[in-house]
Amino acid sequence: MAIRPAEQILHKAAWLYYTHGMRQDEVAKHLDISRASVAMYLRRAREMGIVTIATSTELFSDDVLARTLEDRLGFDAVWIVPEGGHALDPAAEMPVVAAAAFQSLVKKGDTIGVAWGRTVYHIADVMPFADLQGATVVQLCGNLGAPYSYRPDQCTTEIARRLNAEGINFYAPLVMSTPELADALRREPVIQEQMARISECSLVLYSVGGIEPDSHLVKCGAVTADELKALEAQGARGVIAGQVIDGDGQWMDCAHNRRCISASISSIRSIPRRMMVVEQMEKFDALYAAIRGGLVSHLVVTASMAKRLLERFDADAGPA
Amino acid sequence: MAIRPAEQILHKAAWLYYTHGMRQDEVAKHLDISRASVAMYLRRAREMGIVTIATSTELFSDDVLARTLEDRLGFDAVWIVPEGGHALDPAAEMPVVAAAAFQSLVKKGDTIGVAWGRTVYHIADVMPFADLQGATVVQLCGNLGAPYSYRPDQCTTEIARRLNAEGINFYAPLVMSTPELADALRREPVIQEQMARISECSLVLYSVGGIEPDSHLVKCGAVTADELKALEAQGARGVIAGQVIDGDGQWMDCAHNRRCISASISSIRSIPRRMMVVEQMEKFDALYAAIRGGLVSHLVVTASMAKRLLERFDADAGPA
DNA sequence: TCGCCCCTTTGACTTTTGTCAGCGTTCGTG
DNA sequence: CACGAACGCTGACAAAAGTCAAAGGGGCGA
Repeated sequence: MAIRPAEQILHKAAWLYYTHGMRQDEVAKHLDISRASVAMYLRRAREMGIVTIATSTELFSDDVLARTLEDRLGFDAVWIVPEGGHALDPAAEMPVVAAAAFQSLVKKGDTIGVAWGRTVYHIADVMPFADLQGATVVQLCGNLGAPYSYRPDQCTTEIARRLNAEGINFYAPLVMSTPELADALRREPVIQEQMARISECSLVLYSVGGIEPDSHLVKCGAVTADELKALEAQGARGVIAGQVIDGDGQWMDCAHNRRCISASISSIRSIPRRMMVVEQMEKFDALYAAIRGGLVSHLVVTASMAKRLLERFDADAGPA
Repeated sequence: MAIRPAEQILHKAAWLYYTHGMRQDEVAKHLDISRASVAMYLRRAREMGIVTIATSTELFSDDVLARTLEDRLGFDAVWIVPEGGHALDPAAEMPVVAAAAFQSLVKKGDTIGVAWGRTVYHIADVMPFADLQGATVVQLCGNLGAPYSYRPDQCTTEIARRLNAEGINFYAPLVMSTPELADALRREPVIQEQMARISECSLVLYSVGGIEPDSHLVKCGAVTADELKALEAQGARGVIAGQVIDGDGQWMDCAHNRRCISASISSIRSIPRRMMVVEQMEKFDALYAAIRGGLVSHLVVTASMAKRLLERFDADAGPA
């Protein structure tokens, strides 16, 4: 756990420069090295998370739409990514906002659950480096056998790496061939341990999957397009950590779910802070189902998605 | 709670510059203002805590002495401020280390107790600005009637200001003229409320006072030098939030303590994280008493103080 | 021991950032 | 309605930081 001697000087340079506000040439003189070396050390210190630069995300959470959503739908916090006007590209901006918002919720010693998907992967990719030694990042669902670009273990590992935290991967396939095999595997001590870790999480970062034929779950080969269609007919509206949920955001007792090795929907629901990030408008129904199911306490969405959520909520609440 | 329009642009500039890594001229073009303005906004954003730059304090906690103290005396974390060599002035460095260490323990929504004294005041003075909206800083002890430079309410207020947190002051004198009056005041709802807030703290930042004749408590007029001498004869070894403690770090049933309006020693003891910062070697006995009394979980001291603590601990533990 | 390779460090150059006096605009006041 | 003060913004200059090719140095295998 001791700092490697090579890193000692990074810490010293960073401390003198950022905390004491010395100039690079003063730091250089102090440490008896050239100023160019100081500049290099400082860059490395930033890259390694020895120095953390965080910007307030108030710009996105302090917005009438965000406040209205919080009040009406009972979220703890909402971040709205603006669209149109001379705003930056919302598709590129959302993972950045999500990463910054996520970091503002995390502290040393936390245990954090992470699911998988394109969205989560994008967030991992822009996650600033931080110094969260003592934190743990836990993978929420089993892995996919087939090589696929957004693997669950990659998301976990990358986020853990960026935070300087410990990453705990889930050493099981996401989908087994039979429910019996899945049951047997769930009883394995290794899997039980993983589930216990998940129940210790104080924060989860995830997205919700849609059930359209070109959805994530189909593309990665976990289910066929036909199977998904059948599930939809049975009431499936979204995908959470590999499992399908119905319109009320409840776990469905279906063939697919019985074969899934993943954090249970109810265990996810009981994690205190549940940050959901949804990029695509196509996932509206899935998101709405997840919200109804109590799976979202912190939300990052586009302005248009936020508006649509509000409209739908009003429509549902109105007649009642 | 909405961002004032004037601050909106600070947030935007900070976001584009620090999170997106744009150059100042790019930010200027984007916001359609001059680059000089961008530079000015960025400075203000840093000063206001919209942007937070934090450096790891591992340099001070990752040290054999620190680790040994943690292991032997059971602290959760120890930071050692180096002395001698080509180190910076330890007297000036300690509050800086303490402030950085403190910030690494704090998160949005925390309730933080703060006591008073020269040390705490120095820490407040170098505390970096941060964006902890939703956090609360609670004053642990009553105020002093006489004007004095390190007033408890000043410490609370200044730390709250720097963190962008809410500051809750303790509207009572520290010492009453009679125990009866103190009792009556303690039963007041306002004071009860304050005590309730203190019991909600998840973190406390304080120092321990010595009982030498020129101690803090005497200088500010709370007790006379003679009274303190008498207390010492009765076993007093240190001062915590205005109250004297004995060599075992326990509250003493003495005239002074019965007249004090302050967080009880036992309520402080049950705060999960208790960060103590001690600058002067003269406070060794007081610190040792506080440690024995379970009042310290996180410690910031000089290398020589750390050595002396270890020696004393070994001496006490050895014969046993 | 020599030579090779790789990583660190440096000096010199370029780019970026900080600063400040002066200008313009706005808002409050007589 | 005119005046003055105050504040914010800008352009130009000075200072600081970033970058890169080349030199230095340490470890390891031959």
